[in-house]
Amino acid sequence: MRRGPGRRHRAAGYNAASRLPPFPAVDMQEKYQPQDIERAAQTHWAETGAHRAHDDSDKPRYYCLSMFPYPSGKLHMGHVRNYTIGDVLARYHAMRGFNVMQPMGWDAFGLPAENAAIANGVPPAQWTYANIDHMRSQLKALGLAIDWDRELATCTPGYYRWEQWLFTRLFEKGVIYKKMATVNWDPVDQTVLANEQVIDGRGWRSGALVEKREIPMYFFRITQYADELLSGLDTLPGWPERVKTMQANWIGKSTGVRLAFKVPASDELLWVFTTRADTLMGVTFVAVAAEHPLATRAAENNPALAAFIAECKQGSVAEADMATMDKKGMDTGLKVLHPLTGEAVPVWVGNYVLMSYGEGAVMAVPAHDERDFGFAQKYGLPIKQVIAVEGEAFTTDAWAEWYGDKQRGACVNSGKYDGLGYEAAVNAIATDLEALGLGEKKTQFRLRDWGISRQRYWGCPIPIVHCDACGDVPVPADQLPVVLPEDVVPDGAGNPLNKRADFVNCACPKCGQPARRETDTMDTFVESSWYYARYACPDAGQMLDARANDWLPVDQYIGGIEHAILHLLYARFFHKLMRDEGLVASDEPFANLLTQGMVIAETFYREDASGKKTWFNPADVELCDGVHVCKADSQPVIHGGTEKMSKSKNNGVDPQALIDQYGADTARLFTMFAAPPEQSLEWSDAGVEGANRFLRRLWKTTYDHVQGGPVAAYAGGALSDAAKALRRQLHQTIQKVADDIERRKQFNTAIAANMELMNALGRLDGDDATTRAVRQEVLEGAVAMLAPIVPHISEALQAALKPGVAMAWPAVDEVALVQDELELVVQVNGKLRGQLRVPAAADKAAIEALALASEAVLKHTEGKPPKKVVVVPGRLVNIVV
RNA sequence: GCCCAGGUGGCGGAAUCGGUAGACGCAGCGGAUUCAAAAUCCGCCGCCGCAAGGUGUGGGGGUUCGAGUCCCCCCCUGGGCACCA
Repeated sequence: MRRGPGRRHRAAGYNAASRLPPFPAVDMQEKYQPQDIERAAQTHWAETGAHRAHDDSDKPRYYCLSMFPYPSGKLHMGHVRNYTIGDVLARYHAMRGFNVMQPMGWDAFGLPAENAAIANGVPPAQWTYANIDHMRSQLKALGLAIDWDRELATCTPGYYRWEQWLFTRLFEKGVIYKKMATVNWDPVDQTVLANEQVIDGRGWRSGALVEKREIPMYFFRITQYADELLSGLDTLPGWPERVKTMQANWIGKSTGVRLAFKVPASDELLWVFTTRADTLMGVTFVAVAAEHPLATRAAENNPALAAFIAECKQGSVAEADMATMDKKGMDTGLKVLHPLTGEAVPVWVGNYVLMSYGEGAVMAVPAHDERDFGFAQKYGLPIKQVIAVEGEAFTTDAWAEWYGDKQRGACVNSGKYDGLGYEAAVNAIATDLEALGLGEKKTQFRLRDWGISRQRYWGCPIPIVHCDACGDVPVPADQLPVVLPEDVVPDGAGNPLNKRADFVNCACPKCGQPARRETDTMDTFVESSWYYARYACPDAGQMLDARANDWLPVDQYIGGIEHAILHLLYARFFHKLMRDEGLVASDEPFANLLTQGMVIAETFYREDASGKKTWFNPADVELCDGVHVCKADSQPVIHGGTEKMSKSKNNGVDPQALIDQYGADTARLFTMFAAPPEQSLEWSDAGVEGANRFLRRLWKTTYDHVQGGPVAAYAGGALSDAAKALRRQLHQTIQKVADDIERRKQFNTAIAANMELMNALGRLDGDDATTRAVRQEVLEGAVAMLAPIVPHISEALQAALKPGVAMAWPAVDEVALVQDELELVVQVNGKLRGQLRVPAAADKAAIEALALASEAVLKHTEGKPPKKVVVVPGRLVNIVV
């Protein structure tokens, strides 16, 4: 675990008394009544400030952060899962003596508020604040150990003013710049659409065919940090490998060659980037994006080409759409000259070539690139083999895997480069190109700069003023924040801020002349890129103060795997921006990351004539004679697959009914028991009964025990074999549960181990003092081990078992763990044939002898001598005959 | 299309470093208790087989004394793909 300088101890092994004040002792009722217990416990925590994080404390710190929610209206099971995972870790560390900070806030800007406004005519601000109030009360009902004093909402000027302040600093520094970018344009609604709002190439409300349109936008120069974002992944051992892999692939560092084709009868050069310069002699055409200047020029007196280019500009800008559409192209009639051979090469326009990636042009080598191969086949373009692999035959009829294999091949049909392998060929060709001034080796990233301008109302205003004389002028710090008016109701036709004269009209901060305020707002990923730091100092009169460094980096960050790339990459990038501004001292924001698997649920919809879909909540759908129908009107609905719970697909399952019926502890226990955190979970409430049953049994067992009068936990003395075995199980369980929570982050097995422990306790008979002392020890241990998961009932049970004593994590008694005998498995030829009890101290030879003499072995070897005997200490013996 | 995960009984899942597959729980079945039911308690519960035993972790192949776990190929499901958050 990475630590700031000298401020913290290692998490493992640190075991001090809990900071939680004891719950007042009350008369224990026979029946488990979660509502009363939970209300009392939550009141007690609030009154004693039990979950407050202390900025000045000698204890080691533990900053436990769950990704803050978008206030969509009500909690769904994905939230419950996410926040319970964080709460288990927070409470566990509090029990182990850490000064824990677990804050909560609201990712409050975003598209759904505007959609709700369009649907209901309610201003996004009003809708958002009402949702926050409701969801806050739901979170409180879950009994999370949150320090509510640090709560923040990103849509408040007190928060976003600092984002605007940093924006102006970065703009002046050149980290933020302006350029043209492509967006989805709805020609009917006259508005920019999010990718989510484009369905099958049409606008979600108008049904109009979407067009690509170029507009000016502000960009963060994230590519300047590409190398550091990549190498920084190696400094994050506490991150899941899969997330690091995804980020590395996203950044996509590749080394290749940037090279140019000459445009005849001009000084112009057509640049391309390729990682396969070794195949340069196999180029049979060049493909450029529809927006490429060369294409534009060729279309000037070529109506067919102009029409094709117009067609390319239809459809969404989403990469998934670009990559799955039919590959189409058209000859421009232009030729460019091959940099090495001088041969004329035709230039095509391809709808799959992206202007925003690389040079907006690619060299095509159909023989050795699968996409080019398909394209050449379709349009009858030549395919020229320039790589050969021994023993493999090349044919232009069908693509074969090896055509694109750069490891095995060598150049052919490539003149002086024949016989060279991949690396040698790339080097030789790059050297020759360099000598001609037509190319050089280059490192390229797949990562593109981060465009943050949004043509939307409900977001953080971009603090720029447009002045005819002075250009784009950042708003000076003393004029911040640029406050977003909150009494606006968007209507779906463009950004309503454009119509607000009181917002738009202003004076230029530089020359004082009338000027126009920028009406674009920022991508909401900007707010979520630094909130984790603001929690440390939510009341600071600046963006961040020294407290941010005391708490950062976050010790444990928890959130859905769907954020593996975008949010987590942007937050890492923003942290480095803040570091370079002197606001934070660390390089990375999150030391340890737990990526929660999605809670998924079925989706159901109906489609109207225009193709518009209406989504139905699974709770309102039932299965009738094998057909899914809406309960309200008994008419069929279409099953849309199983997807992550979301507002847009209306498949969120509200936990409220669960909490009302069984209490928060049952909801928490059930959610943690259903599956390990990292695994995706298809929602079903089958089994809730079982979780509740376990809590009732735990309650009843404790009740029966305390009725016998107070007794101290076992501290020594002679024990029956049964009591000794139970104590061994208790202390094994303590070890296991600590490991499950701390290292494995797998709570379902921690719960199962406690269930087994309680089952074993139920089998221990006797009412003598020693037996009761062991029972007390086991109950104290189980209650403490379960406390992070089911905190309310644990508080009440602890108060009954040990009145007036604060809960602490139980210590492992090493002596109780010692075993005299072990049971081994006996296999013959790898098949299980019996068990064998051996002294714990027996060596391999002794075990082998015992095994060979055992009945099971004699029976299954049929007297044949063993060829080989494998002894795995503590595990098994395998006899091979 | 590309990148990343996952697939184990009727169901959720366990098996942590290649070593007893199915812990724990749900559902189901049988029994106790009850006038009856709920609740509770006890027992059974992968598949085939009377049994001995065989077989079994999405499908196919491989490595190994031994594979759910490692390697190769394929299928299916989920997440992401830069304006959902």
